[in-house]
Amino acid sequence: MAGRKQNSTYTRNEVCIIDCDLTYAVHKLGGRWKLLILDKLCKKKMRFNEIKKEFSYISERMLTLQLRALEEDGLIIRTVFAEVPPRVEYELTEMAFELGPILKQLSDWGGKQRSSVKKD
Amino acid sequence: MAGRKQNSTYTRNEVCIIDCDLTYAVHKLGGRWKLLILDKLCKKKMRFNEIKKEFSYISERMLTLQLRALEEDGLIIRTVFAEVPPRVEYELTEMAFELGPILKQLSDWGGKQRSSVKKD
DNA sequence: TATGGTACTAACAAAAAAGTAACTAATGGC
DNA sequence: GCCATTAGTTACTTTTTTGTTAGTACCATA
Repeated sequence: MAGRKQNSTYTRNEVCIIDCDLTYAVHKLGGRWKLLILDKLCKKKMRFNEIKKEFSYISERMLTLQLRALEEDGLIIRTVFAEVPPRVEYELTEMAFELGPILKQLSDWGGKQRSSVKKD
Repeated sequence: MAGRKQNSTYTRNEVCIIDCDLTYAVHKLGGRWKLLILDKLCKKKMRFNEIKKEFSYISERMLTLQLRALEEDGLIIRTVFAEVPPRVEYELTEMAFELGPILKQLSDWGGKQRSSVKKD
């Protein structure tokens, strides 16, 4: 998400793992709050503080980091209005909207998996 | 993946994040090597060293950890044969196979996303 | 002049995940 | 007795990720 060492095994492994489209995709969605943010933005465009209020425990730093990463990956668009106090709006891109149905299936699977694990 | 502190914000946040079936699911698949392992096991059951050879840079420790986590989450089955030297086989569960088509879509999306980001 | 609101940033600390290296048990073959 | 083999384990270090706290700019309003 931010500056990485270039020659750690961690990074070398990542390079070859990210080669796979699937792990690449999961990596892009893997930040702690990213999917939750995408889920909120699915319904409407929102301002920074609006998003923040949705998640009681997220820190401003984390929210900023996740939003920046999503923006960099072309999943959200950030629009700054030249007002005081500042107003910044976030909304999903087409690419992010396409993810919707896939995530729905994954979510359903998650529910199923969760209950099947609980049973044993 | 192993013993967590109970009262860190990290853990408190996780509790509420995991409440969502989607983030729960991604969490289960989020280990560095998990999806790659599942992908290999999709084709055939494999022994520990066989899997290891598929990934030049994975350490035995990491492979063990990821396999154990997958087993615990009901995604793979581990069968130990009482032989010397030991033989252990890993194979997917039904639950894991159901994931196949979803991951395929996610992978396609990943490919698309990757090329769209590269362009800019 | 002081205060408040928005959307952050910087410096730092804590926690988790991933990686390294050395070691283990059991037994068959030399 | 010594070595090789398989599937690990253990203790430790490194790297990344997440969280904490305090502070910023801008102007409007009290």
